Amino acid sequence: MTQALADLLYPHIDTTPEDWYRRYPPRSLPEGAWVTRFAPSPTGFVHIGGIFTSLVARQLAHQTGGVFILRIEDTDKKREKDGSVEEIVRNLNNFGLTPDEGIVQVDPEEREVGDYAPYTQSERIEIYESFAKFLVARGLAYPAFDTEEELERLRKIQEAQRLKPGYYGSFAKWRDAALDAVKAELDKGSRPVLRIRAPFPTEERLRFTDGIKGDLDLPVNDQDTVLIKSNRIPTYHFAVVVDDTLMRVNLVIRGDEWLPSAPLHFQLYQYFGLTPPRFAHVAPIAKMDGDSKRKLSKRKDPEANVTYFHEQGYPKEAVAEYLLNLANSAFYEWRKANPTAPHTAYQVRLDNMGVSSPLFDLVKLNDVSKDIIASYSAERVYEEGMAWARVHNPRLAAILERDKAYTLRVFNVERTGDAPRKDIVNWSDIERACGFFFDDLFAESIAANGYPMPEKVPTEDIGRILEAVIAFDLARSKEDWLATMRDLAESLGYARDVKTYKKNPESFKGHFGDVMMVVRVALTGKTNTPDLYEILQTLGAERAAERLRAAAAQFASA
RNA sequence: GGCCCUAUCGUCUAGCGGUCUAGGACGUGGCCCUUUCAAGGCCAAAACACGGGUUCGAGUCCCGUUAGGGUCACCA
Repeated sequence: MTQALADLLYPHIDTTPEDWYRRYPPRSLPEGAWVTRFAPSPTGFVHIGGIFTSLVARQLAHQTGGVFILRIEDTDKKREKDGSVEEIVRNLNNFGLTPDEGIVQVDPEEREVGDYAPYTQSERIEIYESFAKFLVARGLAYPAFDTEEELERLRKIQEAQRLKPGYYGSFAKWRDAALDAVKAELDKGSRPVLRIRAPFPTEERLRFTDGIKGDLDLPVNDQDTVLIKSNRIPTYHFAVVVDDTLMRVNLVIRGDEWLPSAPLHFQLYQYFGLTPPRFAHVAPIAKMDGDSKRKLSKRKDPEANVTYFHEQGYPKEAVAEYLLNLANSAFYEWRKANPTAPHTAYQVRLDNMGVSSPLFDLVKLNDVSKDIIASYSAERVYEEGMAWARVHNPRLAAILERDKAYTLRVFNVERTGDAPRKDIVNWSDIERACGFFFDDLFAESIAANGYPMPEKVPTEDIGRILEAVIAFDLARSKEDWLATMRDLAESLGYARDVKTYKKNPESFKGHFGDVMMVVRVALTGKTNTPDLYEILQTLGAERAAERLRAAAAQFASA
């Protein structure tokens, strides 16, 4: 009877799961190797959570000698967007998460790699139907012809009677339909969905240990969930079990929104007589929305989309290290102990991952990013900064490119030595941090904001201070310059140093720092900048003098 | 509403019955250093949701309350 139904539904299928198990044999990998995957659907948007789970999944695979796969779950044709797959691949590559297997490249020539192909679900229909036929033949799945309206009506009834919604037990109209009834519908041209035959009622529990959440105790699935839609495309639940099995994935790392459907997945493994893989359900990254916490939303939160980080110009290491920090707080300790090791050398531990949603913290990301950029050479800052600026700030790119040697000198200011300056947050921050070195940007800033001179320094002092700097020969040493400036400060009635000033604040107009601030503002238009002597050297005598004169003129006339 | 998960400084967390007068990081404040801004050093404020148990002893185990979160589609 059930075999007849199977043949009726899938007359064209003559393969069995066994055939596919042979076609996709177990992998020969070292003991304890994890085979993991990222399996997004191509909806035109890569969520930061996807990068987070991929990072963990890839790291875990690599540190055990396993494989990280990218599989495309395009089972919802309605939501699919053109170019999404390329977008996913590109983003993965951008964050250094290139898969070992599956869809690995945008280039169509070398797009797909691996012996477990195809890696796109819409190309695997025959496989799913073999597995479907297997279930039908054993009475573990059945066709159902309910229309959308009928299902809607069912929902209403259940709601009114305060019953659990769904297709189950006596509500499952097609559960035990006669073969003739199925045939009749088929002859009418109706296309059925395939539903799993779940036990109902059942008090049974499913117990398993999640890699992150620990011991779990869930009710066994009693819903006759749709396995294959009427358009012959499987639902996620069915496809994921079949694919993970055939691709020999042994560690499923996914968002914890899947936890409630895990019992259905376990049920499928059981129906196929398979040992389920290990699961690890990751809590989603959240943010505060008013008083409540919620998952980062693609509609409301720009930072939910990974392209945001790219557009802002965060180096990929910065995002990766921030996420690694979120995954394992011990990463910080490791980083301190191994300041120069690549983050990929860190051994991620699943059982150290948090079980509840962490809040996304941009301030912390910025801190991580500043550290990372501070560790780069001027050349690297130039290259990566230029790569970003060419796309996102062409005007800045043109300015930086105009005199590469000069730009490199700019990026090298306070970059050498034990404590490199940490002032660039990301590539889009270059303009704010270093813009004043470039005449166009400097002129703009002065035009817009003027000179934010310290108020305690009178105008007549400003002229004298600036003249002294113009007169100073830049070939002389930093010590000479500081000594000269100190003498000047003193002669104008300012304390030689902060200490002297603090001892006797009333007897000075201010201290050396205030005098230097005048120079800083004249030279840069800003109150916070790197070392002044280095700035003078970088700008060069001519350009520096020009700026100092312009400022002096401004305050002389005032 | 049913089911499930979670609950330590503002944030990320360490903690797996005594070593917790609860540790670290980011952030915040102060001091030192300093030509400025960073960095760095030192210091400070800052948390075990609540109520019951169990125990000689509970942040750690159990129960409840409360509060968050997730999920209940022919979407993933």
